[in-house]
Amino acid sequence: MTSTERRFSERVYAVVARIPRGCVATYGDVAAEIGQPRAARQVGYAMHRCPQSLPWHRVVNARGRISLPVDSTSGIAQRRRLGDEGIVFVGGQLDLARHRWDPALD
DNA sequence: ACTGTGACACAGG
DNA sequence: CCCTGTGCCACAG
Repeated sequence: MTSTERRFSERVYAVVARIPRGCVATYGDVAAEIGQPRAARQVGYAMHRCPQSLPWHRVVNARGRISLPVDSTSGIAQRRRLGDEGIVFVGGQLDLARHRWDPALD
């Protein structure tokens, strides 16, 4: 493994790239998937600089809400992208129990 | 080397 | 529901 691949952010991006269409993962899920269950906050930091090529919109917070200002350009884009994948928001939040990605299944 | 900064999470009040 | 405090830790300057 190269030093670049060891970088926390790179590992975050590698996990995000695996989230299937129509599914979501929480910041904590991503952190746990790279072996650092307490680095959820850091995943958020990494997402701030996430490559556009990745399905960044599939990462939401532990309450199934979008962690971006709802009226921000990216916030609106995230909700629209998720909607395009069949994920419905009720009361500003999605159903995590139904859409949460299970890493063990891929 | 040290410090400030968060797209977080969770427990309280 | 809302808000606050605390723990957390990679990253940038």
